[in-house]
Amino acid sequence: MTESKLRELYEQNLRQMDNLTEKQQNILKAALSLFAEQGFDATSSSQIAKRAGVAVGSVYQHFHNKRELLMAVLTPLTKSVFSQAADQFIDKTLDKDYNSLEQFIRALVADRMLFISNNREEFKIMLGQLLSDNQLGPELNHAFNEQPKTTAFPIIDRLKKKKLIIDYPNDVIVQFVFGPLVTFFGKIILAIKPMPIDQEINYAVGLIVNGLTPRSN
Amino acid sequence: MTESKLRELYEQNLRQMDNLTEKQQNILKAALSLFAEQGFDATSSSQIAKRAGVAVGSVYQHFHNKRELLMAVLTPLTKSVFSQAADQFIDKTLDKDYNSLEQFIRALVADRMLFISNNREEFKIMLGQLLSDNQLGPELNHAFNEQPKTTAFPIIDRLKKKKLIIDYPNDVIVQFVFGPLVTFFGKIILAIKPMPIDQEINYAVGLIVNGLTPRSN
Amino acid sequence: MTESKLRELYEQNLRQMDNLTEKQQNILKAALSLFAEQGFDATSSSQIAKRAGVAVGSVYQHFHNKRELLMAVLTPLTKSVFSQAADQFIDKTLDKDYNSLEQFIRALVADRMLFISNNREEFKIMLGQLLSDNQLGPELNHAFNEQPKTTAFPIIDRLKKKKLIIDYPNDVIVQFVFGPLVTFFGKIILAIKPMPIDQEINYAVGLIVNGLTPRSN
Amino acid sequence: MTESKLRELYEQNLRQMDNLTEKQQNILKAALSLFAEQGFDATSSSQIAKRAGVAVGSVYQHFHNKRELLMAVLTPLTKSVFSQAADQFIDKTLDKDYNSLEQFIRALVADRMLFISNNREEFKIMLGQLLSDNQLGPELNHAFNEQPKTTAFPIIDRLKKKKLIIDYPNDVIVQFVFGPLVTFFGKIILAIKPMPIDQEINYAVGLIVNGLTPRSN
DNA sequence: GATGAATGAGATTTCATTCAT
DNA sequence: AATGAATGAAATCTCATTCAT
Repeated sequence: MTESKLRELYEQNLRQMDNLTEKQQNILKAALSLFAEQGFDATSSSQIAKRAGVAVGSVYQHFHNKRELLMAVLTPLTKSVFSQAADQFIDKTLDKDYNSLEQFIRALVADRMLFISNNREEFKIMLGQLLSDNQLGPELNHAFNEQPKTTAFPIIDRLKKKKLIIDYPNDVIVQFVFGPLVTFFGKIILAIKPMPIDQEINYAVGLIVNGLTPRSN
Repeated sequence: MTESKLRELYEQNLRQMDNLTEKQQNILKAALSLFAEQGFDATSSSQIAKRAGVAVGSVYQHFHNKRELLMAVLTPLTKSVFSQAADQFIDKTLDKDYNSLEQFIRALVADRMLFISNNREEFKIMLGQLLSDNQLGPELNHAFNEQPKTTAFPIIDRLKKKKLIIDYPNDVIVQFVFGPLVTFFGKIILAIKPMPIDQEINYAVGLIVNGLTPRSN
Repeated sequence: MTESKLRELYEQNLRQMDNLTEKQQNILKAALSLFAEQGFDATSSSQIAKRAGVAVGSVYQHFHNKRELLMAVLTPLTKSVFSQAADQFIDKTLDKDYNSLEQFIRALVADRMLFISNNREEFKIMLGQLLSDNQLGPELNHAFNEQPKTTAFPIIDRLKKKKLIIDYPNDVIVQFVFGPLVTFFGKIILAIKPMPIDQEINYAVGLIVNGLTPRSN
Repeated sequence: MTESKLRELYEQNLRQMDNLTEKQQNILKAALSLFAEQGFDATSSSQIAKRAGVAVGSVYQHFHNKRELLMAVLTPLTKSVFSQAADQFIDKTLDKDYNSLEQFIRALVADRMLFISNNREEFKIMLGQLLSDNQLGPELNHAFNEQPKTTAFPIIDRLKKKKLIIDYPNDVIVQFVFGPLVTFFGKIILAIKPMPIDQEINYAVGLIVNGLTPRSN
C-alpha cells in the first residue's frame, strides 16, 4: 500500500521548506486551515496572523504576498507530492505485470482515494482557486492529460491485449475510473455522510471492474 | 428530451422576477458571468456596473447588497429550476416503466449532462460558494440524499426485481451513476479538451450500463 | 510682456481638467502645496485628504494612485504650459528681428524669471522628482537641448552675423544666459532674501549683456 | 590646485569617524549611493543593508535611526568640508593679491566646479533634503550670505579700486559668478550631455570675466 | 558587534454602500 | 429610476526599529 509513503512524502516536503521558523510554520498551518474553511479571498492577513499567533507583519516576512502564501500551501500538493507520488506509483504499483484487471483497479483506486482523503483540505483550496483563477487550470491539464499516457496507458494496453479490459479509448477508460474518485471528493466537499473508506473502495472497485470487464458474448 | 424545458424554465424564472427593469436584467446577467469567471469575492460592484452598462448606484437600486445579487443569481438555479426540473424529471423521464436498464441510464445521463452543460456558469458559481459558505452544504444534502429516494430508488427497485441491475445498495448505485456526470463537470471547470457531448454520453452510458449489469454466472 | 499670457495659459490648463469636481480641485490644490512643502514621498494620502477637506477614499476617486496625482500636478507645467509658452515665446518675443542684444536678452530673462517666479511651487516639486525619479530627467533633456535649437539659435546666429554677440558656441551662450535664471531659482528654493524682481532682472540683464558683447579690440 | 585637498579633507573626515567598523563604513557608502540614486525616503534600511552586505540590524548598530544615517552622510560635506575648504580657499587661493580679474575668477570657478563634480552625489542628497526639510535652508543661508563677506568681498573691493571690475553691488557680482556653477550642477542633476570640465571652465571664465570687466567708454 | 526574525504602526489602495442630484 | 461622486472601513503590504541569539 503506497498510502503511508504519501504521508511521508508530504511531511518530507514540508520539512524541505526548512528555512521556515516555527512561527512561519504556524503561519502556513493557519493559512491552510483558513483557506480551506473560508476560501482564499475571504481570508485576511490579520486573520491568518491571529490564528498563527503572530503579528500581521510576520505573515509577510517570509511569504512576500498572499498569493505566495497560497502557493506555499499548494506546492507540496501539486509539485512534489503529485509527481513523486506518481513516480512511486509507476515503480511500485503499476509497473507490475498485472494479470487481473481488479488488481490494477484496486491498487489505483485505493491509492488515490486515500490520497484525496488525506489531503482534503488542500484539494478544497485548490478547487476553490481553480474556479476563479484562470491560470491554474491549464497547469493541471498536464497532470490529468499527460501523466496517464506514460503511467496508466501502457498497463491498459497490456490488459487490452489479454482481452482483460473492454475495448474503449484509453482516455475514456481513465476518465471512467476517475468517476468514483471525483464523486468521493465531491462528497467530502459537501460534507456528505461519511461511509467507511474500505467500503467506499470496495464498492467503487466492484463497479468499475464490472464496467470495464468485457462481456463474453 | 427535457433539456429545452430546462432552459425554458430558467428563462421563465427570470421573467418571474418581473419587477426587474431591462437594466436590472443586464446587471443580473453581468453578475452571473463575472461571478463565474472570477468568483464572487473577486468581482467588484463597479465591474458589474461597467459590464451591465449602468452606473454603480443602479446595481444597488434593486439588489440591496452584493450578497443579495449573488442570491438572485443562484436562486433560479437552486430553488425553482432544481426542484421543478426534478419534478419534471420524475414526470417525464423517470416515471416510465423502464424495461431496459440502458433506457433508464441513457435518459438520466443525457438529461443531467445537458443540464450541467447548459448551466455550467451557474454551477461554477454555486460550487464556489459551496466551498466557502458553510451553510449551503447541508441544504444540498437533501437534494442529493432525499430526492433520489422518491425518484430513482423506486425505478432501481423495479429493475432489481427483474434482475436487470446488479444487487448493490441503492445509494451506491446512484453514486456510481453520478460518477461520469461529476467527472464531466470537473472537465468543464478545468476547461479540459471538449469532446462532442453525444460521444461523452454514449461512452458514459456504455460503461455505466456494463458496470451495473449483473454477470450471468 | 508674455507673463500675463503664461498665467492665463496655466489657468486655462487647469480649467481644461474640467471633469474635476470642486472636491477634486481641492485635492489637486492640497497635493500641490503639500508636495511643494514636504516632497512627494513624505506626503501621505491622508494628509492630502485632510487638507482638501475630503475623505481618504476621495483622493483615489479621480486620480487612481499617488503618482497619477503627481502627474496631474506637474502636467500643466511640463506638457501644456512648457510647450505652449515656448511656442508663444517664439511667436511673440523671439521672432522679432532683434537688432540689439539687450532687447533680446531682456525679453528672454524677464519672461523666464517671471515664469519661474509664478510657478515656483511646481518647479520645486519637479526638481524633487528629478532627483529621485530616473525617468523625468531624459524627458526634460528635450526641452533644454532641442527647443533652443529652433528658437534661440536662429536669433543668436543673426546677432552673430551683425557682430552684436560674442563668437562662442550657441549652446555655451544659451547655458550662460540660463545661469542667472537658475541661480534665481536656487534662491527661491533656499528661501534666500528676496530682491525686487525688477532689480533682479536689471542686474542679470546688465551682466549677461556685458558678458556677451564683443570687445571692440 | 585645491581639489586634491578637498578629497583629502573628505577622506580625513570619514576617518575621523573612526569608531566605525569596516562594515559600518560600507553602510555609510551604501547609504550615500542609494540616497543619491533614489532619494532618502525611497531608500529602505534593508536596501542599504543589502548593498552594504550586512544584516539589517547592523545598520542600526552604530546609527540609531535612518535620519542619523542621513546626517552621517551629509555631515562631512556640510560641516567639515564646507567650512574647512572655505578656509583653505581663503588661505591658499583668495588671499593672494590678485591683479587680474581673470586670475581670481579662474581660481574660484575651477575650484568650485571641481568641488561640485567631486561631490555630486552628496550635493544631490543635500538638495533633495533642502526641498523637503524646511530646516536646512536657513542653515545654508549663512554659507551663502555671510561667508563671501569675509572671503570674496575684500578681494572684489580691491579689484573695484583698481577699476578692474564692474561697479555692481558685491552680492550681485557673487551671485553672477555663481550662475555658471549652479547651471553646471543642474546639468549634472539632469544627467545632461557631459562637456570636458576644462572646456566648461574655460567658457565659463571667459564669459564671466567679460561680463564683469568694465567697458572703457 | 553582528544577525535577521519579529513587530506593529502606518501607508496605499480597494470597494461596498450611500445619497444628493 | 438612474447616476456617479463621496465615503470610510478594511485589506494588503512596507518598513523602521527592536531584540534574542
